[in-house]
Formats: sequence, structure tokens, C-alpha cells
Amino acid sequence: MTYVNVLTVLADPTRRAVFERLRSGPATVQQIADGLPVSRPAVSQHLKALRDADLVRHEPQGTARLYSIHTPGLRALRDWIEGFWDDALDNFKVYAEEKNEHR
Amino acid sequence: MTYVNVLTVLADPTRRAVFERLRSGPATVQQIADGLPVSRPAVSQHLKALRDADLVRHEPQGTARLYSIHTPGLRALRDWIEGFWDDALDNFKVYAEEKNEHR
DNA sequence: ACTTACGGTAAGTCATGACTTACGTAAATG
DNA sequence: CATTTACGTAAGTCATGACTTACCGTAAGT
Repeated sequence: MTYVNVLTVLADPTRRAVFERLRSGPATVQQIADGLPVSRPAVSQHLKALRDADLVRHEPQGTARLYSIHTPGLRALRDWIEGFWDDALDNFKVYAEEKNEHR
Repeated sequence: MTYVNVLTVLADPTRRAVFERLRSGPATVQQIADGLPVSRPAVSQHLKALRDADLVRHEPQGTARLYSIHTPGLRALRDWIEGFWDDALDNFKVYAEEKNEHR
């Protein structure tokens, strides 16, 4: 149920802002925090949540840590949507046919 | 920014359960509430949120209202993911090349 | 018309979680 | 080896939002 984590994690606005920041390329915690109206520890906490959801990853760079996008998170969410979409369309077709028979 | 609504709306577990219930076909508020451990008004509130996010729609059926999946919501989320994905991959390519030059 | 079934809305309660400050740790720099 | 820089974690505060009960409107059945 990793898509569940992705949904809950991406629901928060500032956490989504952190994620969107990495859309334009990797960045350190400081750099991310400088572009946002929250403290650096807050950013660290958000990054932890994003990591747990497989949405970002980090690699050490001196004393800093360079964060970047990680694909498995979004991939999981996308796959869930596809599956949902297919089911919904199928069942909608069945429903429409039943409705037609009833008139 | 309709994908924002979709994310925030689908983050709640019971609201997601309501949504998933409609995956297998249309249902009334009562039917949905009977399958969940919350009160009927709670379900009504969740359905309102899902409607505002274009995730479900309803049509009157006697005194009841038949709810079903509506595609624009999930479509908006899917499109956002696609765009994000493309940008992230492009910028990751740029970053990888820069990294290569530096050794 | 009266009653019953089905839903939406209001108001109030309570828990979750997002933020802050304070503190501890690890790597570079002098 | 002391200092600085960059992060992560802990503890405590506060607001958001999910739930409940109570109430009101509306359409069908008798």
C-alpha cells in the first residue's frame, strides 16, 4: 500500500512545495529551506516523510546532503490510478447497459 | 490547481474508502455508509468533498441519490504526475552530465 | 394529509499532525 | 583540536479537520 503513503505525504502544501522544489533539480536542505517560509528542521521532517514514501532520496556531499527526486513513489501512485481507472470504466459500462435494458 | 484538491481529498483514509467503494459500481449514501464504520452524515460530508474535487458525481433516484465515479478528478492528478515525471527525468539527466564532467 | 425513507447541513468535540525552539552529531576548515 | 557548517531528532504548542448528534428539507407510499 505504498500509494497510500504517497497520497498522505503529498497532501500537505509545504511538503508538496519541498517536493516541487526538487522538480527543477537536486538541492540541499538549506537551499530548500531558504526558498520556503518555514524553519530548516521543518524541512528536514518533511524530507523524512518524503523519503519514507519513496518520493525522494539523498546522497551525502561533505557535511551536506543532496536531495533529489526518486521515481518509485510517483510510479506507485500512477499505477494505482491506472488500475482504478480501468475498473471504474468497466463497471460504468456494465451500469450503463443495465440502465438501457430498464427502459 | 485541481490536482491539489484531489491530493488533499484522497489523503483521508475513510474518504478514500468511500471512493474505493464506488470503484465496483454506483451506490447510494446509505449503501456506502452501511459498509463503513462511520455515520451517514460523515459519509455525506466526504461525498461533498469528493464532488468538489471532481472525483464523483450524483444523480437523483427517487428520494435517494446515486453516486458514481467521475473521471476529471483522477485525470487531473494523472496529468500532473506525467508532467512532473518528464521534468524530473530531464533535470536528472542534466545533473548526471554535470556530475560526469566533474571527474 | 401523514408518515416513512433518504440526505444534506450546523454546531460542537477531540485527535492528528505541522510547526517552533533546543539540543546533539558528523564532517570540513583553520 | 577547536570551530564552523549542515543536518537530524525531541519535546511541546497550536490549528486543522474528521467525527458525532441534532435538525431540516424533500420525495414516495398509505
